[in-house]
Amino acid sequence: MAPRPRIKDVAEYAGVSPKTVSNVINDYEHVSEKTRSAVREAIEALGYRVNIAGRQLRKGRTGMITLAVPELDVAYFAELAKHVMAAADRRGLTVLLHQTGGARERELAALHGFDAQFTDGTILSPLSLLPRDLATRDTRLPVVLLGERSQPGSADHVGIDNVAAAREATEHLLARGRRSIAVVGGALTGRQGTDRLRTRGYREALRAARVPFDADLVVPVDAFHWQDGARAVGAVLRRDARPDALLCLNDHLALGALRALHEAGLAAPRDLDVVGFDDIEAGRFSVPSLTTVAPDKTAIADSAVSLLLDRIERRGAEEATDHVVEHRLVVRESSGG
Amino acid sequence: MAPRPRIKDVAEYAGVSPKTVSNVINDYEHVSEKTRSAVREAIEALGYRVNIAGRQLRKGRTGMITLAVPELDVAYFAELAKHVMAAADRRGLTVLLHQTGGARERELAALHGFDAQFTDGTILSPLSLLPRDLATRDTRLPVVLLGERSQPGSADHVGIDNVAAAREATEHLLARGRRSIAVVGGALTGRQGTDRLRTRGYREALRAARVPFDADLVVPVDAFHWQDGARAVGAVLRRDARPDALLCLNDHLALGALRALHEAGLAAPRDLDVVGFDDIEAGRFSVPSLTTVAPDKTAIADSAVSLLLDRIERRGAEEATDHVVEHRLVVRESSGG
DNA sequence: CGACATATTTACATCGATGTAATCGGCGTG
DNA sequence: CACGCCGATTACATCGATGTAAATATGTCG
Repeated sequence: MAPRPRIKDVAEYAGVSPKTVSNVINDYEHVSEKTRSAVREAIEALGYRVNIAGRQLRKGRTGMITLAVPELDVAYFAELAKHVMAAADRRGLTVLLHQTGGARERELAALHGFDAQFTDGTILSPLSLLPRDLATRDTRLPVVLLGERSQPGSADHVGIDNVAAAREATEHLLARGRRSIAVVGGALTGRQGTDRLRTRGYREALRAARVPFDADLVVPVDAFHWQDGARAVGAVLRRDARPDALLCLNDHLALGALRALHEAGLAAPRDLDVVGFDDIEAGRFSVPSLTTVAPDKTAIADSAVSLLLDRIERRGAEEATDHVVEHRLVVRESSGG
Repeated sequence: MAPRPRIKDVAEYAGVSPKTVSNVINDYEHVSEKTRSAVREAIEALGYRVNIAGRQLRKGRTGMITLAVPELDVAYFAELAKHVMAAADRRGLTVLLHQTGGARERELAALHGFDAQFTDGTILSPLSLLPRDLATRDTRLPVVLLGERSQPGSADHVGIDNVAAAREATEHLLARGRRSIAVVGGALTGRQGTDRLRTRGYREALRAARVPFDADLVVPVDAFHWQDGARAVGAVLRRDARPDALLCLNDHLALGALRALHEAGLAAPRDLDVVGFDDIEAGRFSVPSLTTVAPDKTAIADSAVSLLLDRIERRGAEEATDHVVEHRLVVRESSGG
């Protein structure tokens, strides 16, 4: 099989120097129309295509960024990935998508490993990363974190105000007269993750409404999948007092909960209210449709890509910034909408 | 800011030649334990990481493959991507994920563009590609197609037997006494895509059961999303004769249809049956849960990666192969399961 | 028509890593 | 003790493209 032609082959075919071919490829202005078309023809005739490795080696940039998320089959991340790719595209960047499975080791690899050295920067949505992992990271590699609030100053960060979001969702339920609200996926201790921030917002809303907090209503889950939501409902229903609302910390949990409620002969919003987070498409079409906290995904993606590009271009070690993106509560059938 | 160290810097630090460092990095066997650890220390001390561009330039391979799918927020593709990444991982490959939006231009770019020349090969799930695009493609770039049956011989291909799958799904509905089965997303003319193959299987089942075919029951859709399924049901219900089953050509359509039926006061399987394709997770938790044709996604991903790797390694222009992967009908509530 | 400015093209070095082949050094053997 | 052998190490060229700076062509003006 014929090897792929190199710039030299094109040069010989067109009767010019390799550098002239390079100039044509890169739209250098001082190339006569005649040579330009001759080179173009040669490229066409030989089926030449730039070898990116050679180019990168010389130019020092790949024009690619890494997006590392826990799991693509979690709809929120798939939708987010779509937006990030679109945002990157607008800026002429290509996205290398990576799944970490939420494992610390793989998140570290996203920060330092193969991809990180290969692409110009990384957008990471961490689950298990520890503060010290960020503190000791190689700051020559530009990074933007999504979702959880990072240690201040360790890296740029983009996310919604999770405490406020959970507070608003809880207020909505309280306003509907709900008083016994379970937090599915909630956490009181452990890492300062999204779950803890949202649980805090929930408690703030309770306190403001003078509704006593009941730790039994915080229902932990293994993961944030449909099945975990279903399982959690099973656990909740076995208790003697049934809650009158479920604040599920993401839509998958909420949808799994809806399914389990249905199996138990209960329905939202008749018997209790259900609210989720993320506004994934499935929640718009579920029966009942799902009330949810909708983060502005477009804005998240846009900010993340901009911040990253800034880091890449001014390699300087500026202060890390913290970008807070809008969110809004979308009230649908599952809580009376 | 200090530039990233090169292999030369490590060599100087360790007091050996650059090539020796390279040998350590690549686990060359004839390196004394002493030098090996000295080099390792130097690498550690300087925070050295291999520059992939340099390596690829020299080795001619990136160890990366491209996976190009229409849209990540279509759950089937997200789930498939997850499996492909896992399969690639097992073989030491990294996946560059690309969204084409189903646009021909971007699918072509996946075959020939930036990624294609950059990675070692491409797995493409085409929607709009024309036969001639494949016929004229640069066969030096290894490609595996997913989903639709390609022109024989043009490229390796992996997929389920769509005709048989649709036939079985239809037989299932017929066996339940359904006689007026609408095909949501079906197509009688146009490209030889998945939709046409599945419609053909549907017709074969009807014919075998001596149920007359009614072209009005083939309901076209703009795209294969939730909303299109909902819209299609709206159109179907405006007719005078209501069908007694919906064969939806993917799960998103089916779930959108379930939602629209609910809004119309109808329910599956009481008033009519609903069946989908793809077995996405949402269908296991919907109300009612969704009967669907489940392709073996693990097998699809595995075959695709193997075939591609074969192509990459034996660059020869062997015959293109056609891999048919298992599928099975999963009967759930929406058709009486 | 010559001097000089401007436009076009080219030679050469270089990015970082690694394959090839040559060199070096230590050890066993006759 | 010289020789041969083999494992360890190194010098050098090379992968493909492009930046730099110099060379060459073209054109303008007095």
